[in-house]
Amino acid sequence: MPEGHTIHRLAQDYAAAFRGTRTQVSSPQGRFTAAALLDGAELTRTEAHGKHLFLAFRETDWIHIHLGLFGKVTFGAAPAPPPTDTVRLRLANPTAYVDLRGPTTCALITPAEKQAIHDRLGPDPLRDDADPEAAYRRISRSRTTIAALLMDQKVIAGVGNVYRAEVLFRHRVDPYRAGNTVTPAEWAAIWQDLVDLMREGVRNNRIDTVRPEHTPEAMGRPPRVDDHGGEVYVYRRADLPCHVCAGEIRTADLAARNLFWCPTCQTP
DNA sequence: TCCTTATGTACAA
DNA sequence: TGTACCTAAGGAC
Repeated sequence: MPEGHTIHRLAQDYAAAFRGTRTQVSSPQGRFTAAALLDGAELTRTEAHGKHLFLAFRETDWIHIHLGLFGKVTFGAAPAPPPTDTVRLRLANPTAYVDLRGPTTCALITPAEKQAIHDRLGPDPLRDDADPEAAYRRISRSRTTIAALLMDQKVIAGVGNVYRAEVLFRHRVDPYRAGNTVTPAEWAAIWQDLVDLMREGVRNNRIDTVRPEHTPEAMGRPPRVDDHGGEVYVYRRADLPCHVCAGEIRTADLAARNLFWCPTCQTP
C-alpha cells in the first residue's frame, strides 16, 4: 500500500523496532549485496520523503528504499522464521525482525546521493520542512492536468493514485483542469487537506477520506471497507453510485494510471 | 495452473 | 507513449 503515508509509517516502525540497537542485516534473496557491510551495525536514524525511505547505520551509511508498486514490508517478533527466497532485506535484533520484499530500490547510498534525492523531490505534506508554495509555483505555470501534476513527485512528494483521486473529489475539482486554472485558495485548501488526510493515514496505516456526514452510517448504506483497506469516495469505485450525489463514478486512463472521479460532483 | 491486476518509477523511442 | 521491472493475491479455468 505504498503512498507517502505508508512510507512515513514505516520510518516510524523501523525506528521503534531497531533504532539504537546492533542489527543483523542480511539479504536472503542476495540482491542487496551491501548487506554484509552493514551486518551488526547500529541503526541510528530513519527518515521518509514522499515515497522514499531512508535507514541510517553508523550515521552516514544510508539504505535507500523505494517500494515501487509491489514492495511489501513485514514486521514480526523474534525469533525470525527462516526467510523465504524473495526477501531482499532482513533486519533482526534480539526482539524483532522485519522483511522487505519486491522493492524497486534497495541500495546503500552516500549522504550526497541522499541529498540528490531530496533535491529532486517536491514538498511532502508529511514533512515539517515542506513549502506548499514551491508546489504551487509549478502548478500555476503548467498547462498539464491537475490530476497528472498531483502524481508528479517533483511537484509534490508522497501523493499517489488514491490520495490524488480522493483529494480532487473532496474539493470538487475536475481532474482534467489545467494546473494554471487552480487558484491560490484552491491550492491552499487542497494542501491543508492532504496534510490532514495523510497524517491520519500515518496514524491508522490506511487511507480514509470519507467525511463524517457521508459515512455509511450517516447515509444509511451498509458499511463497507474498500479492498485497499479504507473508506473512500471514488478510488476503485468505477460504475458504483457516488456517496454524495448517487451518480455513477467514472474511470479513465491518465498517463498510464487509473483515474477515478464523479463527473457530477467535480465540475470543470 | 494460468492470467490479470495493483496504492510506482525509469528509461527508450 | 510504450515497456520493463519487482511480488503476491484473487479469479478464471
